[in-house]
Formats: sequence, C-alpha cells, structure tokens
Amino acid sequence: MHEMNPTYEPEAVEADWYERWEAAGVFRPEYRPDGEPFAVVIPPPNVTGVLHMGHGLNHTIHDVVIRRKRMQGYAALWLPGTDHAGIATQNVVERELANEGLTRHDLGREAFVEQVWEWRRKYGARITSQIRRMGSSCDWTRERFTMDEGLSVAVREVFVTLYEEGLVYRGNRIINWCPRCETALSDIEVEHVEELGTLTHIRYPLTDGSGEIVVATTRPETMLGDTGVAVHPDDERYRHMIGRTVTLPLVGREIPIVADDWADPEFGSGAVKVTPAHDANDFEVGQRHGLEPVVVLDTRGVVNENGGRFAGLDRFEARTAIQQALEKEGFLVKVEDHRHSVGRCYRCDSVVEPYLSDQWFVAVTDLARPAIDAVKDDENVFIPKRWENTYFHWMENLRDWTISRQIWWGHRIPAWYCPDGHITVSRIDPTSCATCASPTIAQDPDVLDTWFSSALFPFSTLGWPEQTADLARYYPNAVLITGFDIIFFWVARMMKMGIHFMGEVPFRQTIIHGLVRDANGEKMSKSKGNTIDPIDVANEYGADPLRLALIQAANPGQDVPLDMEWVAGARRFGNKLWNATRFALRHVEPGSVPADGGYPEDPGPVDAWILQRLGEVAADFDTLCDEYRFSDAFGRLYSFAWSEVFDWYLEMAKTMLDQSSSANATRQTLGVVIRDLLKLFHPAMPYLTEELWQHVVGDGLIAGADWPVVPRVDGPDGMGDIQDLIAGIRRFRAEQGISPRQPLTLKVAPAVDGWAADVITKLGAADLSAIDTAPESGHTRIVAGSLQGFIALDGVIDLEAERSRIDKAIMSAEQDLLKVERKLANAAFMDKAPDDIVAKERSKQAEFEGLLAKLREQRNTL
RNA sequence: GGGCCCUUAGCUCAGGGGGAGAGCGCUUCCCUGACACGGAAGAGGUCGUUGGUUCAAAUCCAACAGGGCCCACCA
Repeated sequence: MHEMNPTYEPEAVEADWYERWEAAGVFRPEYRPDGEPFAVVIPPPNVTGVLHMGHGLNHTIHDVVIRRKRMQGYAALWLPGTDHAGIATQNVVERELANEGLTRHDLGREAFVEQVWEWRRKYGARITSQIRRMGSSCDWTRERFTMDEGLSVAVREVFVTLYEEGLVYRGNRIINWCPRCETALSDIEVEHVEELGTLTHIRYPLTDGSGEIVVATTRPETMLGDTGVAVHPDDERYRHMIGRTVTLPLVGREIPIVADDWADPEFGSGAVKVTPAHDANDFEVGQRHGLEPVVVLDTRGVVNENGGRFAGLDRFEARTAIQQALEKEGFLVKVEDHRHSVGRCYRCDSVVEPYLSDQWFVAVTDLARPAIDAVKDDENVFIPKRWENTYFHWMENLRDWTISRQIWWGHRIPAWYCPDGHITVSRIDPTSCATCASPTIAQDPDVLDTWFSSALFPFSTLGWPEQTADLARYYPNAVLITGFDIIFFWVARMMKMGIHFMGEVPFRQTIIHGLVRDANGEKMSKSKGNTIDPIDVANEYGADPLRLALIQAANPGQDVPLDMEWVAGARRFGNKLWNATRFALRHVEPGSVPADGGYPEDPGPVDAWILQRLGEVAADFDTLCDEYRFSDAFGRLYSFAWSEVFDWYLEMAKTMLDQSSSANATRQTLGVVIRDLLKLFHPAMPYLTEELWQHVVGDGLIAGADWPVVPRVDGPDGMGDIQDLIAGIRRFRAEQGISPRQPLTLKVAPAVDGWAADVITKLGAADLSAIDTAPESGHTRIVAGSLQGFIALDGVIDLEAERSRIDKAIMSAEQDLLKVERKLANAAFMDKAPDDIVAKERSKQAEFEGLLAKLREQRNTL
C-alpha cells in the first residue's frame, strides 16, 4: 500500500470510484440476489434541468437509505429516471427559439417536438451525470424517462382505462388558463399570492330608467362579458329590482338582475356582476339562471371581438381603459384599494385567467377514497405523521383534475374526433370513428399534464402494463422520499393511481423532508440570488462533505439550513477520519483488517471500553436511521467518532501499543473500530470511506460490504472517573498557567495501577504514584467521582489562583447541595415523588456533601 | 376564513416532567509520536410572555406576542 497523503483531498478521492462501483454492479439489486427487496424510485427531475440544492438533500437522503439497506443485505433498488416536464421544458425550448426570433408556430408542431427531443438528447445526460457526481447509487440499467416508449404505453393504458370507466371525461368548464403559456392548468398549478389591487364600484342603470344598481369588482375589464347582476334574495335593498334589467355600461347589452345566494350582502354594495365565461362562481350562477357566457378574452388574454371598442387591448390595458371610459361617461362610483389574492402560473408567474373552455378531466373523488383509507389504515405511513392531516384535508376536498394542456411537448391525448363530433378513445391509433365509422378523424391536439405520467412512476417504471418480474418483485416500493411541496402534485396522485391500477399502495412509507435554506434561514430562490449550486460545492469542498453537512441536518420534516461553514466543517471531519486511519495504519498492517468480524477475543480494558461504546452507538445509530432521524443518527455517530474514538481512544491506544502485553489486542481493536466507523459513515460519505477501505481492508468494495455487527463487550468500570481526573489535571494546568510540558507529581487515591495508571500518566503528563489516603499537606486535590488526584504544589503554583479556583468549586458545590437539601426537606416531594427519584436526590446529597468537605479541608490547608 | 409548525448560548439547531446540550463563532494555552482542516481548557442561557396542572415545568395545558408555511369559489 502506498503512503497516504497527510491531507484528505476530496477531489482526488472522488475521481473514479463511481465507475468502479457501477462496473462491479453494486448498484443493481441483483448484487444481493437472496436479499429481501427494498425499492425506491427517484422523484424524477426535469430531463433538461440542472441539479439544485433541493435535489442535493433529497438524493443524499435517498442514498443514505439505499446504501445502508444494501449493506444490510437487502436487494436494494434505487430506480432513477427523468421527467419530460411538459410546460417547463417547452418554455425552455421556446425561449431558445425566441433568441432566434422564432416561435414554435413558425416551426410547426412536428418540427418543434423534434426540436425538443433534440434538446433532450443534448442536455438529458447533464442532470444524470450530476446525480452521479453526488455519488447517488442508482441502478442506471433501469433508468426510465416519462416519454420513453414503455412509459408512454402505460400512460395511454391508464388514460383509456379511466375513460372506459367513466373516470376520464371531456367537459366545457371554467378552468385556470395561463395567457403566457397559452394552456390550461390544474388548480394546484396556480399559486395564490396576496396582492394589493383595487375594487372598482360601477353604476349599472336600470333599463327602465327608474334607478341604478352599483356593483363592485376587482376586474372591471370582465364587465364586457357580463350577462347578469346577482343580488341576495333576502337583501331588502334590492328585492324590488329582482327580475328587472340593467343596461350594461359601455356595451349597451340589457342584462337581468337575478336572485342568488352567492351574492353576499356584506360585501361591497351587495350586488355582484355576473361574468359566466371569466369567473368560476359566475359560471355557476349563470348556469342556475340561464345566463349565457360571453367570452371576451382570447387565449393570450387580449380582448376579442366581443369587447367592442376595447377589442385588441391586453387585459391590463383594457382594465385601465375601461375605468377611464366609465369615469368619463359617469358610471364610475369609486375605486378603492383592496387586498386580495391573485392566482399566478407556477411555471411563468403570469396572472392566471379563469377561462371557459373544452378540457379533459379526471373525476378524482372515487379514486381518492381508497387512497384516503389506505393512509388511515396505515398501509402507507407518513413520516412525520402530521403530514397525513395535510394529505387528508386535500384529498377530501378535491375538485376534478384538469389534465389536458394546450402545449405540444408531452403525451398526446389518445382521443380522435370525426366531423360529427364523436369521440374515439383508443389504445391503438384508430383509422375511423368508433361511432359512425367515418374515416375522417383528427386526433385531439392537446397533451396530458406532466403529472399524469409521474403519477404512474412507481409501477410504469417497472414495466407495467406488462406483468414483469420487476413489477412483481419491487411493487409496492418500500418508501417514497420527497419534500412536502409535492405531496399534492405527486404523492397523492401516485397513491390514487397506484391503488386503482395495482390494487395496492405504491409505497409503504412516505418520508417527508424539509427545504434547504441558506445560512440565514431564508428560502433559496433564484430571484433572491441566494441559491447554492451543489455541483459547485462538490467541486470546491467535495461531494462527501456536502452530503454529510446535509444529512447532519436532515430530520423528518425539518428544513435544512446550509452554510458553507458547515460544509467546510464536514470536510474537516473527513480530514480527521483520514488521519485517524493514517494513524491506525502505522500500527495495523495495511490491507490486513478483515471485511467483517475480526473483533479481539480477549480485549484489554481500554479496547473493551471502546468496543462496548461502538456497539452501543451502532445500535443507536441503526434505531435512529430506521426512524429516518438522520440528523440525530449522524450527530450521535459524529460525536462518538470525534470525541470518543479520536480524542480519547486513539490517545489511550498510544499507551497500550507501547506495551507488549496489550499491543496485539489494541492493534486488532484499532483496525476493527476504524473499519466499522468507515462502514457506518459509508452511506453519508461513500467516496472517502471507499478510499480508506482500500487501505485498511484492501479487499472488495465497501459499497458492497456488509453492515457491521458489533459483538456485546463489557468495558471496565470507572473509565468516566479516569477521564474526569485527566480533565481535572488539564484544567488545573490551564488555570494555573502550567505548561503541558512540565510534569506534575500526582498521587491518586484509591490507588490505581496497571492500564489506568499508565493512561493517567500519559494523558495527564504526570509522574504518578499510587497512595491509599490523602497526603497531609502541600497538595491540591482533583475530585473525579470515586477517584481523587493529589498534585504536589511545591514550586508549581500560584497560591492566589488556586484559592480562587477552589472557592469557585466550593460555591458551585454549595449551590448544588442547597438545591438538593431544599428538595429533600419538602414534605410533598418526599411524599409523592417516586422512590428512585428520592434515592437519586439522596445520593446527590451525599456526593455534594463529600465533595464540599474535601474542598473545604483543602481550602484550609492553603 | 380554516389548518399546521416554530420561538432554548452571538448564529444554526438538538433535547423534552426530576442535575441546561451540540456544531460554528469567541477567549487562553499548545506545532505533544495520525491530523494546526489539529489538541487542551474556558467564557456565554431567568429555555418568547403570562397564567394553570404537578411534590417537581425548558418539557404538559391555556391564552397572548412574534415568526414561518399550507389550504379556501377573499365579486
């Protein structure tokens, strides 16, 4: 084995292990042919996208889960894939075209779609190579894409089946329309933001000239499409007007005043204009009263020919123009500020229009019921559980899902129309109308919502609708790991589709993680400019340090603040682990540590102590990981490694290695402890641990190694007291300003010898002699539990400083004692507190009294 | 309008009825045989406020204050 560099260099370590792992087939579940299946699918990122820190966190959690399961012997499958991301991808390519002064319409549908495929060929590998760079152990032989042939078959099968079941239908409804993207959106693709707008009060004169009615609206431009005015049937102010008509200002249309409960007498004037084509509520009011919808905006949000003299104006220009015209013609009562929420497109941030159009829908209520029950029955469990409430609330209040999109990039809707308007929905492309056999049929131009295909991901990626071996083995998936932001978009829909088509939940547990925030706790966003590129971080600090920094903050449901300082800290840990290994390799023959087992038969006390601790910590770590409490799990492991193994055990081992009687057991212990630390850290820091594994074990790959099984070992009693005594000596030194080089003369009572004496001598830098009782004078006392150390003061001490040190100790002991005594003097406490608590207080009392007595005695001798 | 979460050391956060914790930052000392990307020691907190339950509250309950998030057909 070559000499190791004294410094951990992530860029060197992370260079080529990924290819080795892949070549060895470690990432395939077949690597553990007899293992129980444990499958998880990636939340498929946009095929033309780039990795952001949210992926960084999500993938780190995935990889920690999957690597640990693999080491535990499961047939672990992390199935990777990408999403065609309809609107998002189309927007990107359209923007590119716009740079050349072109629109998609200049190219035509076929050429445009080909252009997007070209884009995908060009950039599709970018995000997957970034996923690899982060060390994610995906099975790339099973990689899928939502538009690949197999998944497209699945999409079509689902659509047609749901249509046949009456759960997919076509309807003319008010939907959300983005005038920028020129497509329908589902309800959850609209983001509502509270904004300051205006409430315009308009005078609508009664046609018979007998008066007027005032309506209030936030969107005066839609008055062009008004076909009625509604008032509440019980509203005394307007009762006499019901059934009469008003003449619509600027337009001249005569429209009726109707009575409808929807009108809220408390709001505005209590009378509401009814625009059935441009407001969902108004549409319903219109239906109840036979008011015709008049569409006044086109697909780009520009006033159409129904807008008379305002035709051709953009909707916002029209708003201003109409307000001015109303004022000029005396119809404007007032305009007041009004806070209300405005819906915006989640892809382009444009203000969304409620828009009447023909669209395809999924009737979701029947699909939702079993998906709700499955979670109620714990067939699927959310972690943290509180997210189930969010899921239930949403699932119980669903409106039908608008699935058609008026874009070109996506799964084309498998519906054809003949000139008579018959609809033919088919698994294979038809050549004639299924109803009238007309050979003149045209396919619906629309495509499906991207989320329609991702809803099928847990089974479509396994080969469905074919009954493949993978489908049988890996469905349901074990878990799904994702952020709360896509519970509605993705999780809920996978539950619905999975149960409907597979008869079983798609995954047993839903692990919800938080958002990555910046060092100040701010949400990362491009507009704020506080985003951090995970690949940049990996290149500067290493992928392993980034992964460790992320996982160390990743408890279920909790946001993860990320500061480059934390990443630098994680790299320092890597350096520490690197050097601890280097130290071990000075005493352990490189490549000599077995991949498993190899624990010493007869460990010395110091070795037994660290082995016991290793076993305890490994057990805790496993429990916490099984609960997905990675922050706690890695926090525990990290502090064990650093504060116990590196700071104490390695230092003590130096002593034990010097002695022929203990050297062999310590060498062996050193080797297995370092090896097991590498294994335990491997899921978080795969590259570094793999590199070190090659030096320590030198056989196979740690990525394919078995998870540690640490035997039960009983450590020696009193290790804590010894550590406290050493710390006390060091504190005495620090407080007295005594150089660490200056040896102190120390007596210890009760007498210690053997390994304990050796360790105290070495780590306390003291010449130690054992005694049975306290020396008469000339010494100061360090109390460490049942141990007392007496340091000879001759010529080493500043008396004043020592008095003040002891005074401080006395004061603190007095306060502790007082607290305990008060408790024990409290009759209610003695009466009602459980016995073990009382006993504990008593022993504390004795402890503090003893300590105080020793300290006072010592103070008197100074 | 409905719901959820948070408030503990300068910062970011653990903890969760019975002696206030970690990391980073800060101060002092030390290049001691792997590591100065290191070691040793230390300073720093009436656990948001007010009530209540309890022998005992940072921890449970209520109200309030501040902060964040989600949902809703808020003309």
